[in-house]
Amino acid sequence: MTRSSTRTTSFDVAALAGVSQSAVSRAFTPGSSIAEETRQKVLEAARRLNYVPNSIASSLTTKRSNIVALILGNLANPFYVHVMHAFSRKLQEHGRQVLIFTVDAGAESDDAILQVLKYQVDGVILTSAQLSTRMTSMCHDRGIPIVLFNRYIPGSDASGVRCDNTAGGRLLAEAFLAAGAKSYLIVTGDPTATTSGDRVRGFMDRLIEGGIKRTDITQIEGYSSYEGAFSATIRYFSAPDVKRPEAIFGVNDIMAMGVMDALQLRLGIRVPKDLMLAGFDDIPEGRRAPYHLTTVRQPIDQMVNETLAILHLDEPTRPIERGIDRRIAGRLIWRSTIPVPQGNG
Amino acid sequence: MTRSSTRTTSFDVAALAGVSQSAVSRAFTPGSSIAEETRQKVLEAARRLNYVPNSIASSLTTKRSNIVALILGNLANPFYVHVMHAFSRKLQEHGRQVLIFTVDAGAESDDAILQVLKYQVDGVILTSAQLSTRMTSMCHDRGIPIVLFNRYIPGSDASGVRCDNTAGGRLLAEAFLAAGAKSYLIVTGDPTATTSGDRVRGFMDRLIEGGIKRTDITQIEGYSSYEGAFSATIRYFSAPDVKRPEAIFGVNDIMAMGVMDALQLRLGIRVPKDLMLAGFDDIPEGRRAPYHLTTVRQPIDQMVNETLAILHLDEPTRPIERGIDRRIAGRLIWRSTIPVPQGNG
DNA sequence: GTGAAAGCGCTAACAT
DNA sequence: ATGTTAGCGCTTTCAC
Repeated sequence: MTRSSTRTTSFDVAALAGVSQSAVSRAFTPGSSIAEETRQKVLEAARRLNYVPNSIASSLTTKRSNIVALILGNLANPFYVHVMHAFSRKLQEHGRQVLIFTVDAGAESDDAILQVLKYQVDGVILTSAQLSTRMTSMCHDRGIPIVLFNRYIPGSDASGVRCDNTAGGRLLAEAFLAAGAKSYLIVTGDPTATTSGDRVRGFMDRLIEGGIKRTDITQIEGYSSYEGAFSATIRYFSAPDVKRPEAIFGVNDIMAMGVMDALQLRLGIRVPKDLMLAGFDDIPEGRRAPYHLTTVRQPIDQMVNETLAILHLDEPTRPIERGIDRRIAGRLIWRSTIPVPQGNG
Repeated sequence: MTRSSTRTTSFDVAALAGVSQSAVSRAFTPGSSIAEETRQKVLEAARRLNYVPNSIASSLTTKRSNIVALILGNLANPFYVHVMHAFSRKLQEHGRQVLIFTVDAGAESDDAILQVLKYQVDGVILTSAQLSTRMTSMCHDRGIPIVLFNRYIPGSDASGVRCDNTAGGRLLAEAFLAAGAKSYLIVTGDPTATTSGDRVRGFMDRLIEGGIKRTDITQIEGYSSYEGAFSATIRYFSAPDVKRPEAIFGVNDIMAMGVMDALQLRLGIRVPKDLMLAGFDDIPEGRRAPYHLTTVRQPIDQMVNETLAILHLDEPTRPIERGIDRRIAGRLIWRSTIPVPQGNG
């Protein structure tokens, strides 16, 4: 059989069922006015012909593709794998298809957006990738809502949902302060990401408020990955005259994991005995035995729900919500990498 | 602006450029016969109107959507995240869109296939998920090629690409044998997956050939995940009268990682000093400092290329290749979890 | 409740 | 090389 075997259409089904083609269409459209009896006749005929409605054709008339685009940067961070999975699950539950685009960390997602426009998707979700404001308006002009996940673009009218990264950074600073740390190292992520910057800012502000001197806080770049943080840590501690910090903040869990392994396995520094450590995200990987990371939990499910809510997939005629910046609080999770101060659970 | 703002079509562009609508279509179709001058006029007009061709409409006529469906099971295994990434990258390079479906481990992917059929995808790739033969033929009947990645269905005419899991299992058995291990524990994965079964079979066959007694080989189930293998290991070693094996085969790296952490962190058993260990896949996570797993590398890129080759995305008229079973050899990677026998690299 | 007919935005002959 | 025309498979008025 060649591939160009002619597909069976609603006309074929109509013929077999002895009804009009519109009846077939109605039989497959929930809530359309059709007698249950005819519906059954049609369904039976469809079943016998292995008929499946052509969504492409229906999208053309309805102007709704039922497809949502998910643009992903940095899959090297498991957090975004979990995010992807959460979106995929939820969207599938609602009968939506997910079109995936992976863009290299730091790269523009404009190409992806262009593709997305061609496919008339019903919405686009963008995680950890860059976006030009021109693309935002191209989407909006066409009535395609776009929401940024854990990212925001100041001055853009794209809506977004994010963890309150600044507040999360403060939470961690407080934990360290309570544990008595006096000098700090921060391993930062992608410098183009607001996520990393916000966490660092909140963290430092709170530290300074807590009486820590600016000169007792150092930053190095960990490139948002395990490997990046691992080697950055070794490099840092191998310098001839470093003074060893008392605490390290890995701006996300995967980097904190890299830091921890470098410390314990390569540098002979024990966590938290010799040095305290914290991450951010609360990925399942960080909960595992070797790490048991103290961290801030990003409430993925809630963030995913909020994102979907802003998309208003069910109310396509509703005007696009612009400029929303939904900040959701993270929660401090005490585990083993910061000694719990007395009186704390 | 409401969402129903009427989209700009090729007619609008044609009007502005002062040409016919077909000219616009041609301007956007590489290789079609159109004067460079008119092409430029059209492109300019399109640019001014922010026009983007509607792929949905073109799919309707061409019967090619340029979409490939990727059905993913078990994202808890990082191996499949890397696989997804590899497919996504390669498909994007070739201007194809990727429609993702995630199905729960062990669940049928029939629902996903049904969706796929609606969207007239150009091909479907199925990794670590179940597939009924009925769905295979539904795809084939419609001219949609489907290829199984690291999975095969005996007696089905679906084509597939997989690592030679049996041979890989043998490789690992040989490594253990060379290192002198006499008793074995196998931590298996999803029992419905041929992948796990094949590896175990090759492993055991070679062991028996090597003179190991059947009674010196035990199997426990690790559920294809870190957590599953971690707790299975603890459970096994905590039984009142276990005899401790000399070697453990984690049927994939993520399980081997779970086994290793359980051993060293919970049970006080050192690897490879007290006990040898091996995994399978060679995921980047297993190369990290805490693990440095001896394993068999699955050549992802090669497997991805073969898979795409079988799909023949560029030659839609070509008959679907059925029943292909491409087995690609894995390579043994010596690292730290099996002591390297004398004379070996 | 049902059928006829007019599109949706594009591509692909077919003319010119 | 360019324009005209007829669909692709469906949804959606509009009559009945």
